[in-house]
Amino acid sequence: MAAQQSDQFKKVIAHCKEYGFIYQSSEIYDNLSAVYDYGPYGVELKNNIKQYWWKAMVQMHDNIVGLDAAIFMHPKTWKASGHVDAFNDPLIDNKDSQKRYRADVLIEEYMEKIEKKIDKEVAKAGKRFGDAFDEQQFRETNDRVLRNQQKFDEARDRLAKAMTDGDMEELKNMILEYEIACPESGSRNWTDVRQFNLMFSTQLGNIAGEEGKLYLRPETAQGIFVNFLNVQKTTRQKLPFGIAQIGKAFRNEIVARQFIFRMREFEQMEMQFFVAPGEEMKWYEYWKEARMKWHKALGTPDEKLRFHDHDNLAHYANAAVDIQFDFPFGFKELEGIHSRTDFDLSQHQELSGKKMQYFDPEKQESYVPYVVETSIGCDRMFLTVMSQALQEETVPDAKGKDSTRTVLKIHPALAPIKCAVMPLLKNREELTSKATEIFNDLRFAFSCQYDEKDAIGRRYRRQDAIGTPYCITVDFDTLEDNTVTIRDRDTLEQERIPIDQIEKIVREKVSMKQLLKD
RNA sequence: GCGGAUGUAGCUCAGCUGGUAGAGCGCAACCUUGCCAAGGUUGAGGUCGCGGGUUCGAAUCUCGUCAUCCGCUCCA
Repeated sequence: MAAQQSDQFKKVIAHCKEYGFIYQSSEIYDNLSAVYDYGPYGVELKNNIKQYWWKAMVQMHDNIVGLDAAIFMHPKTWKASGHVDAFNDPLIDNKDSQKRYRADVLIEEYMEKIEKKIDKEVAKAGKRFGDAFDEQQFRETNDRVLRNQQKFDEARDRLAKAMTDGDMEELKNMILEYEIACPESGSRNWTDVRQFNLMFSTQLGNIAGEEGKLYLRPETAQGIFVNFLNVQKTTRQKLPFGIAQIGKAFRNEIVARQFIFRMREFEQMEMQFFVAPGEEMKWYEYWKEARMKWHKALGTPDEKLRFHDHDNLAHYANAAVDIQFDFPFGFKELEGIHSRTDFDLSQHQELSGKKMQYFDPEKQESYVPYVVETSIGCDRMFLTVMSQALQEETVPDAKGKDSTRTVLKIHPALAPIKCAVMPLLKNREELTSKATEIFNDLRFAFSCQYDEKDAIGRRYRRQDAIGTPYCITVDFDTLEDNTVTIRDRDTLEQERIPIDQIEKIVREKVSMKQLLKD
């Protein structure tokens, strides 16, 4: 991370706080770790981001519909989705290197080593015996191979049992018995194995116990999957079709940092697209392109965005790609596009005993659809917008000298405040009353602000700092000919326009239409 | 969670070896001001992150705790 980029990140965080975009949660109680509140301008910007997504995904597609599922779901949901198992990481620390590892991964690596030993032995024997070599027979009879194979099998069985039983002590014992050393320090000075469950739990009813245990959803997708048939039937959708949802999700991250990039409570904007088996890769490619286009429409330069293929796929996916953004701390995942196969629906079908199938009228058969998912972090999108928007410029001041201008160059369609109305001077009643009149009319159309305090230049700069794209100024000419000046945030240029044209002109400039048109 | 650094006004910080808090900017009111962070006057704001301990006395020393930042791990 370059020092300059790090500076930019600090500036973004400070700006968010100072101008009412984002505050840390529970600040008066010394904050709650990795939880943030959106302030007055933050909530406007976030709502606009959500609206842009919803418009693009739901309202502009005939075959995508919306959903708002509850945060609480039946506990079996998370068994089916694999989160109960996959989100339980047994972790162990090496006291000397102070590195943290997943205990099960350490044991798996140990097993791999044994496997390699066996393969080496077999390869060696193969060379020795030449064409007459019978690998099967060698593996079944060679002493050294058999001994290693036995070790391997034992480790595999013990690991499997310990993982299903959640037996942390056994994992620790295995690491000690197998004399597994820290890859970094070579030391065998380990802490105990501790379980970290990434799901938050609470209980249903007021009696604590396993039966009533509920989880706060770690992803919004499952609310869509369990409602798949409800939505399909009530909206008479045919494959392919999608269900979109914006909502909160919760993960008890071990380390949650980097401002709103990784939070314990966060908001996802997800769309699950249901397709016929065999067509998933076609749609996977389609959504890859469509989602990238959505990002670029905001004016994000090409070099700030890239695709990044997943090296190891999650338990539910057969293809997965990230859209990464060049955050001030480097390229990081902003959105994921996953081909989730029929994993989720099949799992739910199995655990619930209810059919999760679609009857295809053309093929005259029923099947479990495949799913292609697009999933974007709303808060990360917010950070994306903020971190490119915040700029410092050198512009001439009233005396023609250089001064620094802090400006948020947010796309007008996303800007929290679309337009500010201000009288040139505040001690002239004829100016303030005219400006107030214009403001009171415009506020019906957009989020507007009225400001008469301080010098006009300062007021412009204040609007720059919160990203307001247009400022309307009422001056003495206004009283003569009913025109005002409209100032552009980015070019600083002013244009004279008639009062009755303000709404039309601003509306056009802040519309999402330009973002969504081809 | 582990290791390191940090925590004083809304913000950025000063406060030396312990003697009970300041600056700049910002904010509020009034005056002034004919277009890009102008000027003047007045004013509000801090039990120095929180809780113990040492001391006649702690923002300053010590322990604990909470939080933030930087590394390790994970992910939207």
